[in-house]
Amino acid sequence: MSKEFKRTLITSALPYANGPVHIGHLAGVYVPADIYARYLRLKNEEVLFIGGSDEHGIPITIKARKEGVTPQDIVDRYHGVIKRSFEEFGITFDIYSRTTSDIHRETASGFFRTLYDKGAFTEQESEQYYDEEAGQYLADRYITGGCPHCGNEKAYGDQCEQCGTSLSPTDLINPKSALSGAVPVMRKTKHWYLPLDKHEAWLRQWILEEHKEWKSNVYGQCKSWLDLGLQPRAVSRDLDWGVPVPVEGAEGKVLYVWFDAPIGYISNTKELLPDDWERWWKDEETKLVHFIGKDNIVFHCIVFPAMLKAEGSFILPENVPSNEFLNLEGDKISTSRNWAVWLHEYLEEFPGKQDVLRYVLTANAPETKDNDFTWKDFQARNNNELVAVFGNFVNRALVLTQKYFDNKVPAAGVLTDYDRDTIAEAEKVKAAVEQLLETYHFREAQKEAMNLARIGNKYLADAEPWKTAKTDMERTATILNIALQITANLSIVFEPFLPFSTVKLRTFLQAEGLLWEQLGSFDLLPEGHTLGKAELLFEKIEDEVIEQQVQKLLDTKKANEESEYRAMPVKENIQFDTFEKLDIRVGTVLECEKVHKADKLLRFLLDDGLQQRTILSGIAAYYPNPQELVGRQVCFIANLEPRKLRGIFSEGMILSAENADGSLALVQPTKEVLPGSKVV
RNA sequence: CGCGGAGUGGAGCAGUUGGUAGCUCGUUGGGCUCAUAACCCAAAGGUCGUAAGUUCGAGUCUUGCCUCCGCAACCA
Repeated sequence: MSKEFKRTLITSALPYANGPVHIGHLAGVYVPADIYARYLRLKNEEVLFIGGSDEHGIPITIKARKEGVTPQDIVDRYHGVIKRSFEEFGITFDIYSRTTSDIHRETASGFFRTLYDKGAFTEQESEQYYDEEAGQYLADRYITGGCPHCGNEKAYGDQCEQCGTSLSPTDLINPKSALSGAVPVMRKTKHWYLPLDKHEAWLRQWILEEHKEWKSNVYGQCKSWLDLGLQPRAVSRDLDWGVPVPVEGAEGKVLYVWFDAPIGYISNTKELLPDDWERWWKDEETKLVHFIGKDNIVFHCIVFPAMLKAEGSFILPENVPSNEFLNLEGDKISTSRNWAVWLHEYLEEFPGKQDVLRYVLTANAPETKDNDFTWKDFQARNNNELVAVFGNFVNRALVLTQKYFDNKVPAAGVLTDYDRDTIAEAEKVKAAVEQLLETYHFREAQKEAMNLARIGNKYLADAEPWKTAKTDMERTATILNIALQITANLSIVFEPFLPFSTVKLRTFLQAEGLLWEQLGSFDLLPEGHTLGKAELLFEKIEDEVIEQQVQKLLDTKKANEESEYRAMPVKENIQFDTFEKLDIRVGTVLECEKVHKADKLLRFLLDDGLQQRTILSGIAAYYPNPQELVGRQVCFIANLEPRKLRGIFSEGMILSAENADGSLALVQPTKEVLPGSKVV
């Protein structure tokens, strides 16, 4: 556990190149990984930080098909956007490459071949749907058909998006190929499997016994998998987009992306250091750390290590710090729903404010559970913490120095006990931040760094140099010397977290080349040293800016929903007498309440002109105060066979209109009519 | 009863091996005026989701239940 390492290899999950990067990716993976990398570099340790785009896999082919372009077009576009935005945001990858590079294809292919030759795979034949018109096997997502549960006609082979149940393609009623519309046929196909079950014993020992220090979410997830028993996993797929399986008789088959992608870490290292990469991957003195999000835990803790072990010459990760997810304004971040703050847009709309986002994402990082990003919190943390505590302290120290000492660092004279106490407090920060960073507690580490600015503010408030300046310039000089040394310390301790601001701060101080080891020193700025021109380190963010962002979010969401919305195609014509069979009526709501223990259901009691009837309707989410519906009139189907839901008989169906976002609105007559009136 | 994570003052979070519940923001009162109405001090505010158990003692261990999130189904 407390092995001595000579160098650290940091990898961060490869973002999938079917969309730009958003704040969830940043908070979960890239910001903490970058903090860690910067910290180690600042300590002059040997470190490599690897990133890259994951560019293979079915979702990319689906997106390409949808847009009528090639998969290569898609990945070129997003790889470019992602790479640029990372650079501008200050994520300091030593290399940011991609899994469509030649070197990756060779590496992944070679890796597969090595395992194949060692007999590390098993082969299995299985039956899969095949589209004879398109001439290819169909991924689950490419098959549509009827959902056996809710009757939705457009369920996918992996999931019905209407009722949410998970499906297997063979569950679908009347399956159709999404490519050609043809009826797919079952055809045999052969695939290679990584027999994880054979690796279970050593994985169990390695994780459960030797890595008890892993975060609880990571450890727990792994334990769960191991306890359930590992299954062989297919490492190939029938697809034309990816790294071809390098084996005879494997035409039309590519490496499954989960096999392909982590090898990207290796190939990108190779690309960067063609002659020296093995030192980073095959030497026991290298500390390998994977930064990932929680959805990737099993791949990085179980599957990839199994691959590395099977290959034989690679080291295993020392830790896999994984974060939970970040939500946005109370809702899950979603690329397809456009519910996200996109990095490339943030950079445009908040120029020069990279550090604000870095700070907020770290302060609110989902380290132990899912957290929520809100623009209001973003503003508050900027204004109350970065501006008021950090920026303000720096400004106070610099302005006072300008005012009393002509912008030159004054000499420290005799120290009082209080001075010594303050210095001692400040010195403690280094060890505290180090301890936290080395155990991947980035949120706490940043808070501890901020504590140094708080120490500074308190020191100024207590020492009151503006008062001593009236009577005792020597004392004033000492106070400001200490205050300035604290600002110099701040420029070190915040460098991993706020790289842009610390550069700025050092130009204010005219101090370059400070190292982590100097943190805690009080002779960073020599006496008589002339300071640079002081500006504001952080600026307040006004309410309007925040409101704009919130509005933008709401607008894009709405626009997205509306553009996505297509009125359903009209169903087949029916005869008038078929319509006549339906008995639609108007009823007046007598009672309306939520059904106990059912999220979606409301129980209505209607006056239907003849008697009272109970109808259940799944619209609870859209009518949070069901009481308000009492007295309103609704339309309902009166002669629908009663059906028991949640133990209650529902005698009919209340009519609602479904909006683009899936929300439901009750249909009611525009004028009040007598209960029981027919709808014709 | 598929599995994992989480549920701590108004909000967001810490709480390492069980020993009087902390931090940031917000609120209220006071102080200061060098500073981006920023800073400093103080106070109020929590039966640590719930029920039971182990223990001299539990937020921390055990069990049941409730709620939220995720995984299995490649969105970090």
